[in-house]
Amino acid sequence: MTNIHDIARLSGYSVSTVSRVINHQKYVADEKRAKVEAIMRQLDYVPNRVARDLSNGRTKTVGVVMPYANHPYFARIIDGIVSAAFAAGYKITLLPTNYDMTIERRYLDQLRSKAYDALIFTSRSSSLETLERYRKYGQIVCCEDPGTDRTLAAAYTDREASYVNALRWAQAHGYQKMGVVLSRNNVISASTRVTRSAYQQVYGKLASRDLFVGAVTYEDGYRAGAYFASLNPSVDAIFTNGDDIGAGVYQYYLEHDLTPLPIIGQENLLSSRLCQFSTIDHHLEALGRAAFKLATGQTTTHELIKSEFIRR
Amino acid sequence: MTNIHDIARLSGYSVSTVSRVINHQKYVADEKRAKVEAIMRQLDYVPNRVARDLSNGRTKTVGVVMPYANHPYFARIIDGIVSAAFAAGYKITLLPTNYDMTIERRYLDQLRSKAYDALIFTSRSSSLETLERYRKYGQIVCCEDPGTDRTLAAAYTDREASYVNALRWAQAHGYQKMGVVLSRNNVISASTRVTRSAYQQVYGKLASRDLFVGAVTYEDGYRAGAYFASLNPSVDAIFTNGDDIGAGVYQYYLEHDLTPLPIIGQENLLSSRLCQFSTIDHHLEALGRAAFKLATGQTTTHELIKSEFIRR
DNA sequence: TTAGTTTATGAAACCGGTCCCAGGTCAAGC
DNA sequence: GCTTGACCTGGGACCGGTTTCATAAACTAA
Repeated sequence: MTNIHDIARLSGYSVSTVSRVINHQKYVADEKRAKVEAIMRQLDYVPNRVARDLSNGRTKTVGVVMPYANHPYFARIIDGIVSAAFAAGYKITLLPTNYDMTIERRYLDQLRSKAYDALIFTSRSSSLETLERYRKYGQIVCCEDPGTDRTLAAAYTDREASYVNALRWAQAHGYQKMGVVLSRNNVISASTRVTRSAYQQVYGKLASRDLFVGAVTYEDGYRAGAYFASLNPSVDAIFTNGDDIGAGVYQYYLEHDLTPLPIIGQENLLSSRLCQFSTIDHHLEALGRAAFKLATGQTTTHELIKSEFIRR
Repeated sequence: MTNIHDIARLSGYSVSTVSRVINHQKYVADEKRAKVEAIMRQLDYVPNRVARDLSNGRTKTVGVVMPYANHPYFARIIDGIVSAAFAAGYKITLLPTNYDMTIERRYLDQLRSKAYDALIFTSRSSSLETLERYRKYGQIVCCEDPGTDRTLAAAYTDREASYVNALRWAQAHGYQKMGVVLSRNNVISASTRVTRSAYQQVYGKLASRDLFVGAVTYEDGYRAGAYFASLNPSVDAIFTNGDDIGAGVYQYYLEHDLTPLPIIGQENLLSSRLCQFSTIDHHLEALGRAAFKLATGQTTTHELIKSEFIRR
């Protein structure tokens, strides 16, 4: 493989001069520039990316930490990140964790080893303290509100406000007993915390019988539907943590000849449109773009994305 | 930032010895190994990834070329690739093209610059000849059948057979006039070519009035539905290039109080389940995993993934 | 005419690792 | 006693670039 020294030798000029030509710097005589460029073309030469990254001390690569890639929630954020990265000439590396803290730690160590300039956590299992401890090795962005006493960069939606807004809307429409579906009943999960808090504000304390935990997929939603259908007295509407899950609830009622309850979903996916229920669109692409800008220091340390309640 | 030389100096041993400790090689005295490890821990040292990659001449990174990330077709393939890559200790970089050949070329040049060990084309705009020309700079995998005279590595599904199978099934069920929805009427698009060929085998020549071109999203499918509903005499079933598009067709008929036609979709997404139409599952995760294995030379040069017809 | 600036160039240090090779010790086998 | 091979160690070339610095010519302004 031909390298910069070959070009230098064959052109008769120094490595420095060749480097200047490569990087389009000034202070190179026109004739020399032309000759060097000719030889590079002739030898089919392309500068080695890794060597440049080593010398520059940065890779123009941002790692994106997520549990898995095939979930619409993460896919949409990733899409936003990727398009912003493309526009900025950055590369995006996907870092799946399957919610395993050990694996998250591995990626933090890769940040330490300069494999990435920054990390974006679209979800996390590690504590915010842990993330902050790695902050000195590169920018770290999380996709949730880290609270006021935290120093991490963050891009997040106005989840709590949007939940309260949607729940108040339901309440105003006469739905007094709201069931809730959550993914994980985990303190670290921002979504869980925020849902509980919003519910509290509108309906008061969330009774555990009105709560179904462990829903990530459509099938989980279907099981949630079975659960709520079995309740007596029943809830009269259901707040879910995702449209596909809401569609599962809906479908259970439909297939068992029950009148489907009003559902509030999230993410404005096709499923909520097909099943005709309301949803909260968190504008995840915008969230991803904002997160990327934070990662590369193009923005300040916090970015709030407005979400949108879509009534159906 | 502390480097291997600092560790060598502080431990009193040579860089070679430290390197051996880092890489868990033998031929290091136990006491020295222990001391070096202690010092590395004490100084919070992690070897620089980029320097290692440069020295090793490979990055353990595979680039995945795709038009965009937020489409279920690509998202599923990517998911398969990412999980296989994770298992093999490789990193995946996403390379969006928006179907732009110029941008594809840029990624091929990044392969040339050793930024990636291999490239996977989940879709392409460049010709196979172009890809083959870059083959000498690293492994290149495409996700379609390249034909017998091509040398490219490829992972693909038995598209044509599965299409023929699905169409025959429809024919046997009495549907004699099949409408078709395609994304792009482009010679380079394998899916277009194969759909036409399968149609030909079962129904004979595809009349242009029975074809709707330009469908990628649900909305496009909705427009396709409007088109087919306006036809007189009408088609009696519709073959679509994706479940979400099929759902659009279905929804158009539903919203206009027409009896929805039988639809054949693709990818076995939630939408085909919700709308209750048949679909061809191409097992895209498996396709992605196979593509990754080809990219890292764990498999031979071709891999055929069996698809599955799901009758509803 | 002289001092100061801009332009042009190459040598060499540097980024932070890997690894080949030469040199040395030590115990087993003949 | 001598050869052989396994074990251990460090020097230094190498991967392929960027960048600082010293040097010098050409040009500008006073």
